[in-house]
Amino acid sequence: MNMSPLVTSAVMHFGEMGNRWGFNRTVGQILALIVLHEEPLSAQEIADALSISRGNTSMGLKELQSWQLIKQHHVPGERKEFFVPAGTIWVLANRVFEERRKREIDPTMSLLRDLMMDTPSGEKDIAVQARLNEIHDLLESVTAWSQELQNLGPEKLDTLMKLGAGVGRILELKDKLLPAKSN
Amino acid sequence: MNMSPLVTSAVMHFGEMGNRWGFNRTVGQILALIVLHEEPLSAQEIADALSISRGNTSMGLKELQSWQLIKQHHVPGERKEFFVPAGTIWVLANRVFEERRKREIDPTMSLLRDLMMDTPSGEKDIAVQARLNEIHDLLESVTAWSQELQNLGPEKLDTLMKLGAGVGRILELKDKLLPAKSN
DNA sequence: CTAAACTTTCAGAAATTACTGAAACTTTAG
DNA sequence: CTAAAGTTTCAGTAATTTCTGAAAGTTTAG
Repeated sequence: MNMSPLVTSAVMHFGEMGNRWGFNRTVGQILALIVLHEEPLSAQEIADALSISRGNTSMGLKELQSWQLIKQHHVPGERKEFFVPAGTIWVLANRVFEERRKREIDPTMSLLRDLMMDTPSGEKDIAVQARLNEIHDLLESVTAWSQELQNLGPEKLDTLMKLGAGVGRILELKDKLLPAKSN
Repeated sequence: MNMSPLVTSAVMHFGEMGNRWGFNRTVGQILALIVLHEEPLSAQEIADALSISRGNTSMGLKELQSWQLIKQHHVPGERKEFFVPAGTIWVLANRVFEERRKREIDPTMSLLRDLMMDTPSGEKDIAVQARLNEIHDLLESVTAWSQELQNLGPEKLDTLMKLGAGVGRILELKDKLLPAKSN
């Protein structure tokens, strides 16, 4: 399995970006390869194409499965396992978002809640707790919003996008049009 | 400058989360300390409070300034520099978002654009380019959206939030109410 | 200009994270 | 059951990232 120059460029880039996206180089490369290669790939083919050890490949595949970005694909006559993307690009992007939220936001929200319950040990701590509360609320808003967008799906997101700077306007409009609605 | 247990917990946590958020432990700790401590802090005070070397502190402060998360604050009679947050929590959150976009999305968008211009070296590359295009468009949507939200400001974001699952509905409503509007 | 107060830089050390490859494990065909 | 085909684990090594502290640099008071 030799990669075309096009695929090689993309795979290398996703590898370099890997750590910024929450996984390591190898994992990024494997993901790119599986997504761009339409045929299902075996672990051995992946290891060969990327010139990485079989063990590392196994680790990478395991991690990608834990992120639910790839899934196994059983080919009838074959003994070995093959791998394919777990869904459309949109689905994959959502999974990455969600997984990162779990790792980057949720633990902090949880801690902030705990700290806000603690008895402040002095004057200053009251101000500190107010700040912590502010951070908590902001994270909560952002989280809720990203989930909202995920539920919309790609087409509606696109429509909404085309509103451009009009979102604020729609918002005002809504206040006038639906004054009685509670949600 | 000794930190209360409350502040210590928060600072330690932000340190641990640091690498997930795009900077290292020390940088995370320094940021938390500056944000939670209402009085301006000197580099030496920060180094002492966190028990880190003066050099490391200097690096960290430099990086936080490059992210525009803190700014220098000159105290009249004093010779040394003090540091304070560069704005409200909302402003800081936006800066982090934007900086991460620059590091995590922009380079990929740029590469994808380039690869889509390349002459495909075979049948399969045409399909690959279609995929790359799909990824590009998705990233573009998400980027544009996050910028949109940043422009809204925290209060409107909150109002929008309260719509909850109603955003989709408003969208439909808008189609009926503003059919002639082009944007 | 000089000295004191303070900051930054950077080479090397320490800590962390990723990768290899051999051994252990699992599954299935016969 | 056994052997073959395949996968996973993990101890040790390699690569990368972060931190320290001493030396070099900068600024200002006098």
